[in-house]
Amino acid sequence: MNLEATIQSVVAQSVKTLYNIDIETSQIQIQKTKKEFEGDITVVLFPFAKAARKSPEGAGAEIGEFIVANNTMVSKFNVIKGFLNLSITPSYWLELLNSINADEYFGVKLPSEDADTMMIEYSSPNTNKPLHLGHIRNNLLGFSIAEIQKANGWKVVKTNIVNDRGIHICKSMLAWKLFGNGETPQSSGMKGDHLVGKYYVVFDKAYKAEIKALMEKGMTEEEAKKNAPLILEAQKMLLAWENNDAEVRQLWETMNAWVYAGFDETYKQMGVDFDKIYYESQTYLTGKSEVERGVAEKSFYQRDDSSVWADLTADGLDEKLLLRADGTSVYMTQDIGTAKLRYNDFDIRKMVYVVGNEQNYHFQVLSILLDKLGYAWGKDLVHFSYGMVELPEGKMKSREGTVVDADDLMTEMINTARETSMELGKLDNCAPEEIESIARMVGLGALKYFILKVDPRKNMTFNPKESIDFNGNTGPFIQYTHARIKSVLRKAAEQEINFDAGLNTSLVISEKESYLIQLLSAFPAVVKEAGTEFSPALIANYEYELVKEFNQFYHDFSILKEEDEALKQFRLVLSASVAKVIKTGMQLLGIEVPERM
RNA sequence: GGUCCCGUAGCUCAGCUGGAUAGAGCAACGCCCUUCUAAGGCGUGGGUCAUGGGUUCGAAUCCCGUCGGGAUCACCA
Repeated sequence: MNLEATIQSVVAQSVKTLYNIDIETSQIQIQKTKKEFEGDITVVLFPFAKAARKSPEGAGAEIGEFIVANNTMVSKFNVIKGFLNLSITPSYWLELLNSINADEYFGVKLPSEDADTMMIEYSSPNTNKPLHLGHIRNNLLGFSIAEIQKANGWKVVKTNIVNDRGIHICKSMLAWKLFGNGETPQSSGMKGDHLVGKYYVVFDKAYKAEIKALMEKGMTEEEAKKNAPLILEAQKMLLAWENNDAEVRQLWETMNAWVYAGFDETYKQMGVDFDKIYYESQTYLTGKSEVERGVAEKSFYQRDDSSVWADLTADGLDEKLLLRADGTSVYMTQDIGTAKLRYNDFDIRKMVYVVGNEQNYHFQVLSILLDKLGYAWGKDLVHFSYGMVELPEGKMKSREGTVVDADDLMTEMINTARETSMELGKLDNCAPEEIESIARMVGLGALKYFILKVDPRKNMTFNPKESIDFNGNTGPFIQYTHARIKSVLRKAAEQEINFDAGLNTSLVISEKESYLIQLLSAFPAVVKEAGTEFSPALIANYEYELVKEFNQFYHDFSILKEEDEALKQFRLVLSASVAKVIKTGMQLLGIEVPERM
């Protein structure tokens, strides 16, 4: 039982004995005592002072006295306004620290065979262009959520649905065919995804020029968009693809292979991975047949032009297209097929889609459609919706060239980390490989932490300059603290100080120290809450608070020069425990922590 | 127009299952490297928590209205 629950039940019993009132233990409000008051933990008295027909101060004094007299873990108390501040005995804190120190997997549940399976879909790229800043937020959130759910005892399957077919790919293919002169990643030296992306832009430019020309001839913009030769050609290509045209399929496979090689590099650099990848080219047919089943069962209906629709007006939504008049499938059709395959492949208890908030409506509809098709799990799907990433100048717009490329950004972060280390002379005695590895951990740590510390629901502003700042509430600050603790522990080992035996619980410790232990002991609860809330930000902000607190402590004490052996041991154990929690927490965010930096 | 999300310091963000004087970082200014890593610590200034009501002993937090910003309501994915 953790400290909070223990105090709750102690207070409930006191109130029962003193006033003969029954209170739900969960109704007793407990909080950490604010720094400006004496004590460790605070009970809010208002709720039951009234029931006891006492003033909050009077009830607080009586309860405080009773607890101190009857419970050995509380040494003293004070009452200020309606708050009862309790001081916990050092021996309790020391026992707590001993147990944290002894638990190698503190805060994390180990996987068990009979755990339920949660599938988490994230990334979900289109194969017509490279990954950008928006994908980075997606990938980092998806990976971190997977780690957090594992730590909460779920069996997690990370999955990616690659959008490898559709009109967007055909645009790149067509442009390459018309203007590419046989260019390949090998011949151009470009990363495959960047090369294909280049032709997507080429298409867009040429298409725009055609639209402009047609409008000058008197067409409306809408007509021009529909009748430009390039778009007609691309649509023809999509149809040819669906009809298994050998040449189109061949080109499609070649260009997608380039893109996958490029994506693999990006994912590897980012440190994310997947257990199972689905391709829409392999799932859309299932989607089609599911939609046809829906028509047969009268869940959906077919119009005169033979397009298929779902009528969702009963659910307060509009009508939704599921198959075009030419029989080709749309985004929604594919997601239906993918969902079916996934549930066939895995025993999924919970399905989570990490997809941007611009698709809130899509997932609302998907949930209803799956339900209409008779899938019990349709209603329960979770759309983990996150906000857009904006730049200080505004939104990213590919047309205006303000898209931040994922590969470029990661390289820049790593370079900056390396330069900063060099300037500070931090890594003067390190081998080149070690410098590289640390620069990578720190640069990517800065990027990941910068993005994950923000509440996912909110749109966030990404300032490239600020993200590279390594001061303040940043990943490197946390990594740095870890590295310094490790340095102290290395030196302790050199001096052959053994501090693993467990602590003498009669030590006297300061309030700052007991506060640190209290923070540490809160870690499992934070992990649990991050799991139910799907919130990496919760972990990130906890880590910062812990590290900030520890840094003040670190500044005040010279651990290895402490003469009192017992105190030295205690501070080493405390430091080691902080380092362990830092590391575990950062792992849940997908951030590596270096041993030195 | 309908639906959903957001609005906290000059900037970027915490805090939101209601609790004590609303917190960090950046930016500005002033201190601290003969002291285990200064990517650090300490200090000063900076706020009508968009706004108006309501509920409550108590509201940044819950409810309603208003204003401002964003998303979506596609035979794009």
